[in-house]
Amino acid sequence: MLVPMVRVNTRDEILRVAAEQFAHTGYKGTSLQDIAAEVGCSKATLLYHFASKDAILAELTAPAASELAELVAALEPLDDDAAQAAAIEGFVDLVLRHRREAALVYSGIPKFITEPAFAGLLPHTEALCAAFAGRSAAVAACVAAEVVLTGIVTVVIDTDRDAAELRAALIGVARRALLSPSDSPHDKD
Amino acid sequence: MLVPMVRVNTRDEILRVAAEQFAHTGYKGTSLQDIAAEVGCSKATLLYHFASKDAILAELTAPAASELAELVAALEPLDDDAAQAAAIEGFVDLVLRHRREAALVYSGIPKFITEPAFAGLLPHTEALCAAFAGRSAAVAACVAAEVVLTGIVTVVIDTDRDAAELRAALIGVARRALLSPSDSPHDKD
DNA sequence: TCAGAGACTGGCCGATCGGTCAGAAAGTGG
DNA sequence: CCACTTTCTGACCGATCGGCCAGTCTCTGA
Repeated sequence: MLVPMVRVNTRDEILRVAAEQFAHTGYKGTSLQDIAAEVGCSKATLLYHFASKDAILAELTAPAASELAELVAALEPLDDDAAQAAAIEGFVDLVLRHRREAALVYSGIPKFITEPAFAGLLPHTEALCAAFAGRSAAVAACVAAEVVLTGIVTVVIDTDRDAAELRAALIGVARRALLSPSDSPHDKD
Repeated sequence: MLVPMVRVNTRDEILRVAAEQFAHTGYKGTSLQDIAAEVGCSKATLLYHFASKDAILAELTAPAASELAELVAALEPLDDDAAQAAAIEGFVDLVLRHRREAALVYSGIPKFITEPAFAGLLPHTEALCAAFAGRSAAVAACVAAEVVLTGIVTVVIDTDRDAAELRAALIGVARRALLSPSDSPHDKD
């Protein structure tokens, strides 16, 4: 046989394990030692394949980041309503494709998103948030957009629900949440 | 003067600074050194006032945790609709009272909530989530509840919006998001 | 056969982590 | 004045962190 059978590709395996560990224990909470142990190699091997721990994170989040950039670009020419609808479906699908990586970016730590690995990502999330808000600057619309955006990302990470079912539920809640506040239900009190 | 003027209460100051740092950089991302430097005392002083770093976290989150327990208890006797309404308002107010601490609990790391400092907190968040979902076990309802719960907590942490305005916006988006999926808007595609 | 390349590792580095401890400094009551 | 408590600190601890490096494998092509 031409390919070693015990491990097809150490580099990919490192990425896979790192994605799991980062998502579960956090970036700072995961050590290279932890990843190496799970992969079944030495810590030095990690740093042979990757320049640094940060480099692992960067490569891990790169695909999701570029897909986000594409989504935002595709949204731009659309009118407000169409952009909102496309943003909801596009983002839900994107997040479901990259559950762990997406959750990593929004790990609840404001500082985190400003790290070098995520440089240039912030404008895209802001554009997406604006699309969610129907490009309104109203506080209610912006807050709703932020709740939906962060809520979706946080939820998908450790749920074991079926993807199709999850997708439908996420799109549903996003549509409802992002309805114009004037269409809001029983606005008593 | 009877009280030293440069610092009223070192212990309280430590808690205040720790709350800021934890919320901004994360629990694991904040060292005792960092906190001590900001407070203006030595690291040993932190550990004179608190048994450990975990103890700081525990004391920091204790008030919010007990208030959550009270809220959940108050919800229990209510019928489904009333419980949902009360849960929304009660939780939004609770989170606004404890912005940084609440965000700390939901720091995006699944592992985190299982830490000793938060022992016994999980059942309460689950009960609250159930109330959000109108005590329905349907996937759509549960997912919506989770999105709202985590979204709210994540949003409040680093926004500088006015509390009253934020409160109205959060309650609004929560009500909309938690509408029964059957009342959902334009369910095309 | 052997030189070279790629994959990998043990051992080590300085830095920093949370935490301990003996003791200094500053008040307080007798 | 002294004994005592409270508050605080510098020095230090073992462990672990991310990262580095010399060297060891295995495979491959000339």
